[in-house]
Amino acid sequence: MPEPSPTPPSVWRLALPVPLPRLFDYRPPAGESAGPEDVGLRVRVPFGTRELVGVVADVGPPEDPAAELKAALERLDPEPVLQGELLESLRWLARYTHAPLGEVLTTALPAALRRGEAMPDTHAWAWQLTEAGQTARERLRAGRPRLLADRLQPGPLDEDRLDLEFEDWRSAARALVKRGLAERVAIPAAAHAPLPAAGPALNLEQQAAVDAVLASAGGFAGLLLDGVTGSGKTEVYLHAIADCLARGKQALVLVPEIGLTPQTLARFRARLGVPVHALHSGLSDNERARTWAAFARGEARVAVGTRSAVFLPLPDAGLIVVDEEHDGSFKQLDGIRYHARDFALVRGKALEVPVLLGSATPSLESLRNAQSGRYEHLRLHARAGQAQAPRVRVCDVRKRPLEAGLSPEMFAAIEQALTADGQVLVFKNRRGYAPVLLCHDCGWSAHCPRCSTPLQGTPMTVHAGGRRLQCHHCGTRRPAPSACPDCGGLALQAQGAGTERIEEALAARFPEVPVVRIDRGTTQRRDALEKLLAQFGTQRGILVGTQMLAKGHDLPNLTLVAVVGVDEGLFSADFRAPEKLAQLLIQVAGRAGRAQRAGEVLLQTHHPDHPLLNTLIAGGYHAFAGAELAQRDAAGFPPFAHMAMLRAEAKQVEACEAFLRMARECLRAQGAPLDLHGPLPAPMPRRAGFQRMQLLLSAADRRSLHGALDGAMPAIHASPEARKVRWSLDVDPVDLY
DNA sequence: AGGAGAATAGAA
DNA sequence: TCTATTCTCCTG
Repeated sequence: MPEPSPTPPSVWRLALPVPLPRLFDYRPPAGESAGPEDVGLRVRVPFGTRELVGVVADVGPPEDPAAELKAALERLDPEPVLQGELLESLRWLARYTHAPLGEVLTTALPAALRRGEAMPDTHAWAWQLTEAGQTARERLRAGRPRLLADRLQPGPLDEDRLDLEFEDWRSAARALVKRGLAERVAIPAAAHAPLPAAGPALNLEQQAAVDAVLASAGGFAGLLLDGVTGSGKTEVYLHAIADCLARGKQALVLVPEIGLTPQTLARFRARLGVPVHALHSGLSDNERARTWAAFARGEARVAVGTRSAVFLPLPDAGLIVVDEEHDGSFKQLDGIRYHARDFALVRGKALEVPVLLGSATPSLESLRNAQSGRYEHLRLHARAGQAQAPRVRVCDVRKRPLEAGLSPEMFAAIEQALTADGQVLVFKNRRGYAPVLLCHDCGWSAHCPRCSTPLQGTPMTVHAGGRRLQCHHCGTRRPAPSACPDCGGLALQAQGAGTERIEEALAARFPEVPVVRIDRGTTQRRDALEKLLAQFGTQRGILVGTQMLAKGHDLPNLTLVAVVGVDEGLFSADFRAPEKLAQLLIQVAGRAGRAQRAGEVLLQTHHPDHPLLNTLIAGGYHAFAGAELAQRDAAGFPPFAHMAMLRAEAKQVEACEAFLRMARECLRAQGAPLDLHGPLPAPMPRRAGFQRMQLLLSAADRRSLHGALDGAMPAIHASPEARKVRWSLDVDPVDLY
């Protein structure tokens, strides 16, 4: 009778930041033992020839009892950094995206913690007068430093309080510090008692929406706050958050990348009366880690952040808000391809808190969920104040002479608006000077040498007033030729019209008013947009811009929105293009007539009878959405089907094709009812010297899709074909390329 | 992924 | 023949 083998001591099963779909077993460092309380702990380990920081995903007997395990080098945390709901939700995310847990956890942790740095201190900062400052204060001459010194005289003030009470106090503080009169001191991050300021009274619909959120407090609920531009969605958020704070709970607000403006933050701060933590790409690694730690410790109460803020730990969660929930920037397009809105709902469910999704143009996915009763549908119909919905007019430009892409009717409407002392927004759905450089003699046009194939050319766009060519796909830049490379002719012309060309033409035509162009080129730096808009003010003038002008920013004197380039969005291979165009048109139209002046929207198109435009204009966004949902249903597209995209890129197409064919067979072998499209060349088949192909998977129900992926992924990961390509899987792709 | 050792192709 | 670059394998 064999002796019962002694149970081997428990080991750490680590999630490591490597693209391998497995965990790695390690012994704890000498003298330590592994216990279940270690799950979520960061540890430093030797891995091959290098060192990595991993997270304990599991503790238990080694997978292979015979294997000689390496010992971890160092335990990095006294307490696990990932625990409870967040860790469980991240496990779910790894399963859902079919990504290795190690990569998911790495994505979720702030960079400083990912590198193995200690959890930072989270004390708050306050300012106080030094002893010298106490005595010298009365002798200071009148001025801002004196005002600040007076304000600090009764005792130290924390920085958030100063932000609220003393505009631009930092420069005054610097002046005091220079003379040794004031100093910055660390104070414990006490739970600030909220000091909410009163806001405007809510109308009936807003109140009903707030009541619905409050009624769900304490349990999960999905709520779609569907309110036209200017209907006061933010007020609903603020009331719901204030209630959440009053109950001693934390609130998380997710906003799209361009939605996180200083004004938004200031409004939240002033109204809620507690520190509001902003999380966006402009923060340093240390600031990010500090905010993360402050939430993990339950010290911080309110966060407003972009996509990655969805990974904040929320031990005392009370509410999650997703503003502009339809916005594409919530979807991460590389690495772990998660959707922050969808993950917010998963977390809300796990945390048992309501999730409030707000939009004037809800995604068709969310509308469908509202219709099916999965979400509570809260509507706000009324525009705040006396603001009226703008009139929308379609302008047929077929056979009309165009100048910089603008028709005579457009110029006339602009002139009329300016004459009436209004402001005009000319909105173009594209950036750059002009799509292509064309030879008027022989027809040659400039194409990107890196991205083009003999069959499909990628035009380079003209920039810098015609002096430079740039490829928008790979970023290649080159000087524009002065003569045609083919025929030597000098008749090179910029074709089509981007915002620069439009700006030029408008400036020439209306020299007496300011013409301000706003696009990525003119707003590279942070808050450049704010500055430009502030300069523009309320005087009559013309704004020319792209996407970034579509939302936010009140322009009370804006009376005309002229939209150019509608046609580019009207016909597209991507089934989501109509939805995106409709959302964009509604958002941009929402810019007009936010104040008492009636606004007008002019859509210039070669397709004045297009059903999308007609439904949208006659019935508004919801009529469009109804029609579009019916089409999606008929065509078997999301939200009536579930998709995943497997993409591959390599120097040789053959490698891509071999990989995707292998993957297709693996998936097919799972026997699930699955539509497999491809391998097909990606819509942009060459990019920066790489060949790209894709395989689209689609299933009527989610379970078939995930079942097939679960079964096939190990083989796909392990296949020899996979090592010859760079590949990625995107579950619920937003763009089909 | 990323690092190391093996295999292979170009320059002397 | 020797070195530069690509290929293949492995990570506990």
